[in-house]
Amino acid sequence: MSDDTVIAEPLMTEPAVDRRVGVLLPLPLGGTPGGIYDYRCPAHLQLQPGDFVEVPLGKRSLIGVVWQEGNGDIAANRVKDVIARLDVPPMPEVTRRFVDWVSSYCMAAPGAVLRMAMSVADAFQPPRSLTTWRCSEAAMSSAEKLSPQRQRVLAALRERPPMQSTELAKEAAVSVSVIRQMAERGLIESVAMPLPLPFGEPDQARQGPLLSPEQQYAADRLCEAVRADSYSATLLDGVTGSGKTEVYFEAIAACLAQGKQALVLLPEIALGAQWLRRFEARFGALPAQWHSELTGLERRLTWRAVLYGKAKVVVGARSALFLPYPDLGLIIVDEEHEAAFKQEDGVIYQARDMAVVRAHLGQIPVALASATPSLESLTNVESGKYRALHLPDRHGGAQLPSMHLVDLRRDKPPRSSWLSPTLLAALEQTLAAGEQALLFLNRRGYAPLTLCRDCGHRLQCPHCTAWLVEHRFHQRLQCHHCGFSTQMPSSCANCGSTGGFAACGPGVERLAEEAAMRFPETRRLVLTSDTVTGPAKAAELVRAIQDREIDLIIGTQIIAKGHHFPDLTLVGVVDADLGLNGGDLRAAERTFQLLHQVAGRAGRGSKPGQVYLQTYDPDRPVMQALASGDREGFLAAEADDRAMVGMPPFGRLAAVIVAGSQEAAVDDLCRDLARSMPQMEGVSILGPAPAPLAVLRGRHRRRFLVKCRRDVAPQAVLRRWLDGKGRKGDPAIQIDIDPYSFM
DNA sequence: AGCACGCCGACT
DNA sequence: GTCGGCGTGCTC
Repeated sequence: MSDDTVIAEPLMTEPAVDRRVGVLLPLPLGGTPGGIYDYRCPAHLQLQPGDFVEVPLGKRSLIGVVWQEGNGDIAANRVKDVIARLDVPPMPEVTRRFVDWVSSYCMAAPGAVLRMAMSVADAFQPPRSLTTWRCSEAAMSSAEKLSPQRQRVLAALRERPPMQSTELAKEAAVSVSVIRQMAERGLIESVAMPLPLPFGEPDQARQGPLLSPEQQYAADRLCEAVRADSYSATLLDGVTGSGKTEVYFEAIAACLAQGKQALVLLPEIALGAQWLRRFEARFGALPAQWHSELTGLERRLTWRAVLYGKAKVVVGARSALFLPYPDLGLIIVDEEHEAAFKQEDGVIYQARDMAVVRAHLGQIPVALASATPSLESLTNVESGKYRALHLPDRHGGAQLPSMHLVDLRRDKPPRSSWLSPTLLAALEQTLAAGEQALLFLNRRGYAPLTLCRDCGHRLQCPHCTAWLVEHRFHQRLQCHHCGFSTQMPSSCANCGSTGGFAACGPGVERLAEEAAMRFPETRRLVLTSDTVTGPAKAAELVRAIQDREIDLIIGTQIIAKGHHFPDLTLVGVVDADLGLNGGDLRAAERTFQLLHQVAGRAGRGSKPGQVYLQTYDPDRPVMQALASGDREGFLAAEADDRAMVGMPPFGRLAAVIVAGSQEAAVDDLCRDLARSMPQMEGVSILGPAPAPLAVLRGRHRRRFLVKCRRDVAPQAVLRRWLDGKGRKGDPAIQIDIDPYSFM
C-alpha cells in the first residue's frame, strides 16, 4: 500500500476506517467534557450509541458504553482502538438519557452515574451453567452388574429431570465421589443447565383479591394511567392498612398485560420479606430483587435479566432505578416520604424524585404511595403536577387508635425512670387484660451519653463530634456515626478515677431494664437493628409476636412499619420530642410521619388501640396534630412556615460540604470559597457553618447552604461559583442538591 | 476507580 | 544503601 493511493482518494477510503466514537466509562472521570473518551472504531465493528464495548485505558482494559460520535479534538496518536463490542443488547436509550440527566442535575461525573447503571463488574461474562447428571445409554443396559450405591444413583435419576451432584448424592444416599466415579466410567453423563433465575415469571392473569370500592376506583385510575402509554404522576394517599399495596398490584398486572416491565422502589429491603410474600401470593412468583445484599452471582443474573427484558417486575432499593430496563412501563415508589430514598454517599440523589424524572424520560406513569406523604409531594398535588388518589378507610373496618398526649412537665416519671404514671397505668391495664403493648423509643443502646462519676468527662468518639453510646447487649461503646466501637474503659481517661461511669438518658436497652423491673412477669422483646440481624431473624421475631409469645415489645423505628399485630392495643411513645432537635428542615414533618406510623401499630385488629405520646412540649403544632389526627392542618401550617422562609418545596437548596483531615486546610478552602461567592438575583448563600457533626470519621466538615428562589436552579449558581474548583482530594468539595440530612 | 510516579522513614 | 508508605495526577 503506497502513500499516494491514500492521498488520491482520502474521502473514499479514510472515513470508515477513521471513525471515532465517544465512550463513557463507569469511572468518576471529571476532566474531559462529560468524562467521555474517544476511541477509534475498527472498520469491522459497527458501533451504535448504547453498545457495550471493551476499551483500553492506561494499561487496563475495561467496559464502557458508546455514548456519542467521537469529537475528534484529540491527537490521532493518543486515540486507541475499541477492543471489541460485547454481545449483549445495547444500553437502552432512555437509560442513557437518564444517566446524563442525573449527572447534570446532581452535578456528579457522568461516569459515576453510569457506574450505578452497570454496577456489576463481570455481568458481561456469558452466563455460567449448572452441571447436572442423567443416566447414560450404557448404564441402562448394564444396571444389574452395578454396586448397590450405583444402582441407587441410577434409580434416583430414572424418570426425573437431571440433577446436580450434591442433590443427587443426597437423593441416592451416596457420597459425591460415587457420582464422580460413575461419570468417569460413563455410567452417567453431564447436562449443562442454565442457572435457575432467582425470580419467577409473575402471572398477570391471576385473579387479584376482592377490592373495596375505594380501592377499586384507585386501581382503575392507575390501570388507565398504565394503558395511556404516557407520563403521569399519581400520589396514592392512603392511611395505614387501607390496602395501597393491593391497589398498585393491579397497576402492575396491567403493566405486565402490556408486556412491559414494572419497577417497585421500597425504602429499605428490611420490610421486604412480608412484601415479597404478598407479591408471590398475588402473582404466583417472586419478582426480581435488587439491593445491596445480593451476592455477586445474583446481581449478575438479575442485571442481565433486566437488560434482556426477562425480569418483568423488579423490586428494589434506590439503585434499582438505574437498571437498564429496555421496556419499563410503570414505576411505583412505596413509602415515598421515607428519608431512606435519599442516597447520601457517592452520587447523592433523591431516588423518589429521580423516579419521577425516569418516568418522564420514558413517558410512563409513576405512582408514589404513602400513608403520610411528604410535603413535597402534597405540594405537587396542589399545584396540579401530581394527581392524588385517596384511600380513606381502614381495610376491614378497624378503628384508628385514640391518641393521648402526656405532659412530662406535670406527669413526671420517677427518678431514673422514663415512664410517666399515666403511661404506666395504661400499660398495667393493657397487660392485665392480656393484650400486647409496644414501647417506642427511637434510640439504640443503653444510654446515649456516658460520663465519669468523678470529673464529668464524657466518653466521645475519637473520629466524630459525637458521644459514644453504651450497648450492654454487645458489652461495648459504639459511635452511631462511624461505627467505632470500644470496650467500656475501667478508668477515666481524663482523671484516672476508677469510680465508674454514669449512664445519662435512656436507650431501648435501658427502657427494657425498667420494663423488666416494673413488669417482671411479662414476656418482653427488644427490637432494634442490634437484635434484628437479618430478614430471617425479623421473620422469626414477627412470628413470635403474632403468635402471642410476647406481651411487651420495646423497639426503635425498626418496628414502625409494615407489620400487622392484631393483639397490639397500646403504643407508648417514650420520647416524642426526640426527632425535633438538630435544626433539620424536615424535623417536624418527619416526627409526624414516624410517630403517626408508630401509632398505627395499635389497634389494627378488632380491639381499639390507645396511643400515649410523652412530650415536654405538648403545645407544639406537631404534637397537637398527632393528638387530633389533623394531618391536613399540620401540613398546611408546616407549608406556611417553609414558604415564609423560602425553604423547600417553596425554594430550592443545595449544600456544599468541604471536608478534610486538616482543619486549617478546610478553613482556608472555605475562606477562599466565601470570597468568590457569586451575587445573584434570587440566591443567597449561607455559611460556612460547621456541619452539625463538625468532625465525622476523622474529617473536619464545613457547610455552605445555597438557597435559591424556586425559579432559579442551584446548579447554575454552583457551576458559576465552583467552576474548576470541584475537587476530590483532601480537602474535598462535595455537592448535595436538595439536601435532606443536615449532618 | 486503578495505576504510575515521587519523595521521605525503618529494614536486609 | 533499598523497600515501601500513600499524596498527586493521568487515563482517549
